Amino acid sequence: MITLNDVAKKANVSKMTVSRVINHPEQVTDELKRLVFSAMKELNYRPNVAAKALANNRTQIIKLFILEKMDTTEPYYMNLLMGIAQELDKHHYSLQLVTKNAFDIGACDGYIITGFRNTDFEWIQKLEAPLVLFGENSYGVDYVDTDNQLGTALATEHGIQRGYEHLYFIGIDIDERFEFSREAGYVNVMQKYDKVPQIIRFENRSRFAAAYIQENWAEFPKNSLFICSSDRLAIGIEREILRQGGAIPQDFGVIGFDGVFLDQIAAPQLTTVKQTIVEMGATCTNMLLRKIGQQNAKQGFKVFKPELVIRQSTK
Amino acid sequence: MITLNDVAKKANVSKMTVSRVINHPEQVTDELKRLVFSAMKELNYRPNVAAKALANNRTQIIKLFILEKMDTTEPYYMNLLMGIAQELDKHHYSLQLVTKNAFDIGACDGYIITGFRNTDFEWIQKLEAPLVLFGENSYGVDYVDTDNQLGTALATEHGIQRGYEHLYFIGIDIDERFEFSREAGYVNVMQKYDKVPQIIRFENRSRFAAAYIQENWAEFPKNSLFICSSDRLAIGIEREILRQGGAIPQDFGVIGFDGVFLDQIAAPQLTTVKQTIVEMGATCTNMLLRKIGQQNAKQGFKVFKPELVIRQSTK
DNA sequence: AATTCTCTTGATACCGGTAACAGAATCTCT
DNA sequence: AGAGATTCTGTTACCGGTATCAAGAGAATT
Repeated sequence: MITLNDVAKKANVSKMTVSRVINHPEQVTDELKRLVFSAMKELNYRPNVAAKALANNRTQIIKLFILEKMDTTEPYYMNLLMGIAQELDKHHYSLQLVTKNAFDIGACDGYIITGFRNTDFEWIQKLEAPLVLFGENSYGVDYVDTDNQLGTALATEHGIQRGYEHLYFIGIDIDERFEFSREAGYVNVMQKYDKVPQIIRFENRSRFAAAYIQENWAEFPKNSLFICSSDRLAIGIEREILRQGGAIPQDFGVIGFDGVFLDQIAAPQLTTVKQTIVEMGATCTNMLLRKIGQQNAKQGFKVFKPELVIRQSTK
Repeated sequence: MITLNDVAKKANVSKMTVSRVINHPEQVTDELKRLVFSAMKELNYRPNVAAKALANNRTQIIKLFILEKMDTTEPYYMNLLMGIAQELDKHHYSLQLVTKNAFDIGACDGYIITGFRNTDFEWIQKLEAPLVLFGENSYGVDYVDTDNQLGTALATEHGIQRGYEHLYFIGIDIDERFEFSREAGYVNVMQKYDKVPQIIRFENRSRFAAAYIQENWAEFPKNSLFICSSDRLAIGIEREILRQGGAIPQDFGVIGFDGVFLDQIAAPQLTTVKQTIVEMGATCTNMLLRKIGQQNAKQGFKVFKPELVIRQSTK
């Protein structure tokens, strides 16, 4: 293994100089920097993460908490994870995944928490390392999120522009902010056009949404649009409309939310509010690393604008 | 932060003794062990992973390579990851996720590799740390896998027992061992009953499978069963049969493979060959950690028996 | 020209563990 | 009882980095 010392000898400097070239390059003359860099390249030097961690009183570990009651196998999380993991790798950090099952709590340099709910606030405050939430919150904790309200507003506007007359909102029956925001986006646009909002909520399972359509099929006039709070619900709606013989998208439209994986499984392919989750995961990671570098300084929030991807489930 | 030294003082011993209590308890008298343990508990001692790693010339990092050309957002991988991550946490290891995008290659103590193909063998051999494959291989590399052949054999047997006369295999058009094994399981059972195997292959997308059914609908007699190499394909088959007005499960049966997430999305719910991926991930991790502890000694392989979960897509 | 200041580099100690060796205490055996 | 073997515990050095302080060179100030 190549160490700082090896590089230092090769470049005829002290290892302290090499360390400086890496961490405080502005303190070293260009001449030496060049020497050191070429020595590093020649020897293919890789810093020893453990040594660095020890010296800095760090761990180089970030923990990701997935607190949701929801299904952790949702493709959503995998995308988030990819975004986070890739960014961590770049900065020589590694990852520990924590779910409600295993709550060991070894040390770490920071936390990313997703699925945060109000009741979690108390114990989260006790965490000693910097943390960033993935998902909005009203406690002033730094976060990254999608503009949920904008997402459903886009969807609703689009539905109205395309001439759907009856717009229903199919929500997730869960007490979380993202859901309120999505409903609000829908409600606002409905009111703007003097329409009466109609919201129905289910557990996030395609079957429940499908069952609802089946039971109430007679009540849905033609030219209805179902704006859903997840692609998973949208899939159920779509499936049952087809089974009842409804024509998608002419007589009935469906719009999903997420755009991660299920939108591709659906047929006809779903018009959906797409979140760039991988990118958001990366941003979240960067925010956290910056926060670590700045003694836990406040970072504020970053909200991503979702995009309405128009496919075959709306006219 | 509580260190070994703090514990040592509290227990009136040297820190070496504390270290031994943790790593070589057989070398310490019971008397002292008790003292040290109670001191550790009282101070809530947590070992410093970085220091341990540095002293042992380790990293406490395991890398997970996902090499598949296939969609990394498949829920499949998330389950694998959960299994691996939970087990790593228990042993104070952390994780780095490596995909073909980011190939940084910092040091680590071991590798878990999934999506291995024959062409990968060469560079995999050059890896210096112990490795375990997730998925069978013929190079003698340690691995964990599902008994793929058994899985499709179970499915095929079940189909025949339930009286389906025409059994088709819908495979994934990919040059990997798991696919050959799945096809072999089907073929063997077909031959056992003097039936002629019929295999069609597609890229692993529900749409392609659906399109195939649509185009050839006239050719499928009633009482046909479609045994699929993935739930994703099965969903496409199911969807199109329904659209054509076929009766599931009376006239047409569908069996999927994986049992991770999509089987729940399908309607009617899929009969599927279920793999216990979380558990397999945990096993894989343990195999790797044991291998690391035993100077890279050969561990052989562990094959998990899949289970046929019977639901509503077969009679 | 002497003093002070700035800039750059090096020597040292330390982060929190562990292996290897050394020393003390106990046990065995003649 | 004394020599040697056996247990058990402590001392020391080291893993590969980084912060801190000290020292030397050169520039700026008086």
